Amino acid sequence: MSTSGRGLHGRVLDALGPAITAGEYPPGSVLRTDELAQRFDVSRSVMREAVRVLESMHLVESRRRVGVTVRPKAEWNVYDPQVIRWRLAGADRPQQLRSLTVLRSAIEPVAAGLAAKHATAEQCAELTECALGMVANSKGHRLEGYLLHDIAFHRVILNASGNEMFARLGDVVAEVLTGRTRHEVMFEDPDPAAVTLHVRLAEAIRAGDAGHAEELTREIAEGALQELDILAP
Amino acid sequence: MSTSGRGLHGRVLDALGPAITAGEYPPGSVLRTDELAQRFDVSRSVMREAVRVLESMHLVESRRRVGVTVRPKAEWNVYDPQVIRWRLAGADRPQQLRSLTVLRSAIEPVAAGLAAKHATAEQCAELTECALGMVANSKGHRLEGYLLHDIAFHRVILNASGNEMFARLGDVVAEVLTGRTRHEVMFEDPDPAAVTLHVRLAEAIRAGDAGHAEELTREIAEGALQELDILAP
DNA sequence: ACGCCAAGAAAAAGTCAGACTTATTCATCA
DNA sequence: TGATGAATAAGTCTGACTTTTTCTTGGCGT
Repeated sequence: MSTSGRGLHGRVLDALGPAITAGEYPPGSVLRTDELAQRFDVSRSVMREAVRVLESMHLVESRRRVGVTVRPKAEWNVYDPQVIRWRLAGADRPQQLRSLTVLRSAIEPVAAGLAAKHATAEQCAELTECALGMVANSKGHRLEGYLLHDIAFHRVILNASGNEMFARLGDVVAEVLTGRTRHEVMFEDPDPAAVTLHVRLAEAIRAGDAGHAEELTREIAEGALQELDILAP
Repeated sequence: MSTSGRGLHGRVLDALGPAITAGEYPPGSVLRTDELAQRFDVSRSVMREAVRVLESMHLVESRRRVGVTVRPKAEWNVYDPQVIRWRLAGADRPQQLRSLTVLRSAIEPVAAGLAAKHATAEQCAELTECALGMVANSKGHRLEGYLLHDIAFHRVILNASGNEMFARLGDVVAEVLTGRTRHEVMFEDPDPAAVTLHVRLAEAIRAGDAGHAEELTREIAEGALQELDILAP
């Protein structure tokens, strides 16, 4: 699933990226390309390419005669899927999960409202199918199947919104949902109320009722937020 | 203002990035590193670094024995500030402006609601100051001063929301507002109703009234969306 | 003795050129 | 049809050189 398994520079990134985002090198830390190249046992060319990528993510800044300095967290490109993945895998996973869920609570209701207006017949069918899949997997510890349909459900809505910025959040939502199921405490079956809301949401979108779709999505988001408060108050 | 004026690879990016995002090389196009290096008169090392950055933005994909292929627009990292800047400067500027405004309409109301709860006294003061600045520059074609205060106003709210993902949208909002003032038809003074809404919003946040702040921001966003519909229906 | 500015030295990134490796695709032939 | 091999373009490494920025040092005036 990791994008950057390819090539030597990818492996360096897979080591350096998580280390930086985890705060292993605090902001202001200075790294030197040559030293890093030695440490990771790669040539300077490869290391330079890796540094360039980190620089494009605003994780570091490279300056002559100084070295590669780690930038403060506030300047990172936190919407970069790679950065999100690194942070979700590291120390500030809780904070990342929280801020992403708040982001979802802002985006998804609006996206659902737009989807109600723009969704094609095919998308509506897919949506209903996903909702049914969620229902079918909602009992008896079938978390894996439930998760897959949940992800697909939200992805279809984001795509159907017709807004490219919303659509690109599909992967982020997938990461959040996966993380919640796999790493957090999630031994019990999903909340029946949430399942019902998804079914009704699919119906509202099919009916073209934007206001209702928006409201239902707000309730779903509210549930996700409360879930977070329960886990880490 | 452009981030990547630094270094040779930055200049290559400033040429290649806009070209790709503008659709000059349609998705599926194949470029070769060597050829590009010749065209831009740089060494392969430099060109490789540039390609790596484009790859990390998911604008292109580099494969052995094939070359550097342009990825479909749906896969681009459209939240990357650099990509946003390139697209705003290029051909699909209208679409980009539209989707960003819709994004704002989703994010900012929620951010304002959170800001009402979390804003510090200092942030409230700054907010009021910005609102006053907008009022002071709302008459007599003082667009430049109005714009600056408008940008600062929204940035303070996003920061005060306490959500890092929201905070990072400050630059995006700045780009949108700047773009609207400078490039679109904006000869007249700003809408008096919008100015009033900003003043009331600052007051609502200072009073800690989350619901009111959210509602007022929705009205502001609604105005921005209608403005777009008027310009390009 | 103290502070200040200019000239030079040092350090690390930036750039380049060339040789070599490796994976992938395509064409050929059994 | 399926295996073999040739072609190709990215990937990697090395070493030398350039450029920019920072630190040091020394000279000067007050």
